[in-house]
Amino acid sequence: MAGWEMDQKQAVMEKPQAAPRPGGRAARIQAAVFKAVDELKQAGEELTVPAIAARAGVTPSTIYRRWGTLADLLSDVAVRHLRPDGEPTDSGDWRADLRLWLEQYAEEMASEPGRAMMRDVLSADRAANACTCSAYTGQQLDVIRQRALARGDTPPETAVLMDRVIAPVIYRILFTHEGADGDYVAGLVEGVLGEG
Amino acid sequence: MAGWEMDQKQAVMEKPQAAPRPGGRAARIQAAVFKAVDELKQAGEELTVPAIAARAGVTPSTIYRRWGTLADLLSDVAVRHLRPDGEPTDSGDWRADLRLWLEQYAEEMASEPGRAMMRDVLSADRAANACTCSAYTGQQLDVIRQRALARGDTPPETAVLMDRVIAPVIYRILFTHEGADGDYVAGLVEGVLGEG
DNA sequence: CTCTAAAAGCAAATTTTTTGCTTTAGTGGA
DNA sequence: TCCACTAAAGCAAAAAATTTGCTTTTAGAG
Repeated sequence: MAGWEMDQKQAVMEKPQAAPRPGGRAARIQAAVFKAVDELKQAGEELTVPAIAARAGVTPSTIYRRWGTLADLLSDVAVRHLRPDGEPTDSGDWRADLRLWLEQYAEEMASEPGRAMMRDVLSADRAANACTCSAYTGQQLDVIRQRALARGDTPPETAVLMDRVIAPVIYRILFTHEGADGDYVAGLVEGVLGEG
Repeated sequence: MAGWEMDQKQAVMEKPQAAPRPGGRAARIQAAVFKAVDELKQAGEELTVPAIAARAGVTPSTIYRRWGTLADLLSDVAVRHLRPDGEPTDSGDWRADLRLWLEQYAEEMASEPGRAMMRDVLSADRAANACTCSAYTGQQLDVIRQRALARGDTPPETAVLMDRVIAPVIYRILFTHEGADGDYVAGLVEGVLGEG
């Protein structure tokens, strides 16, 4: 069965928008713009380049020159939020950890903000951001998997988890009006854990 | 295991952009605009509302008033093309039919036009179009399934096919740089056909 | 400390989008 | 068939957005 190559070095660690001189002005402006986007979203304001620029204390042309389009900017903002903030919890029982992590993942992605972020990531011309997202996911699953392996256990391949759980969950969220509720996810998880 | 509700009457048959008075002016204009989009895409021209309007011999405000945004228009155009043009071939061997149909489906969706159409469908605010897409897919699978059932055979549930084949294929196409090649699809198909 | 290259600011030009009002086309009733 | 009536299209002006040429600032290298 075909699988996934995670290609961590390449896809995972690259910054959404390569920051040439980190720590300098470029980074400050990027941060200001990203923050502006978040704040405007939060406030429910219209998300336009001029509005974002004003909020960030920056000239619109700066944004246009750096990101090209609003879609690309929003895509970069989305991946930032999609980046996992820590490792999955380690209870000693990898099956429990896996179930828990997947439940939380599904819930987050199915939420309105989650859906919006996915749409933002996919709407950009640049495919790299979408790849980064799935790499993040694979990375997290790998952490749980490695723990299991370290204990001599045989968890399912990451590729299998992507195909059998992640993909169906995301597909449902993106393409149907039924969410990916707890029962659905649990069913998928049992499907893979049942075999090996 | 949780499944899919196809909900055919609701999701499948609804027009992408409800045409109030079919056959009238509204329909003609819609057709002209859709054709204009296709032609401009074909010609590799910039896809802007004014350009589309000009090509369609229509005023831009007509498009803005009817579709709101370019994304919504492109979304409608995309679903139109995603609508299946016929039933899956019937060779008498439903497994072969299924394999063939899935291969073709994967290939079409993985192609650059296919990817673009999916992005267009998903980029619109309106979630209905994405639902329509997956409903189309479920419908086609159901056709193959019904034939098998009619012969007293026991094909996998449509829901299972969606979860185990369609979802992984689409996820891969949308979120990774590896395509969904023939081997990958074949592997997925064997996965479901192997069990029942 | 100066020099350089990259990126930001600014402002004008261009293009796209919105909007108020007028005109036209299709529908239903006399 | 003719006459209203309604929904949608056309038109044009206004508003908003994006692009672009040029100037200024900034961080980093020598």
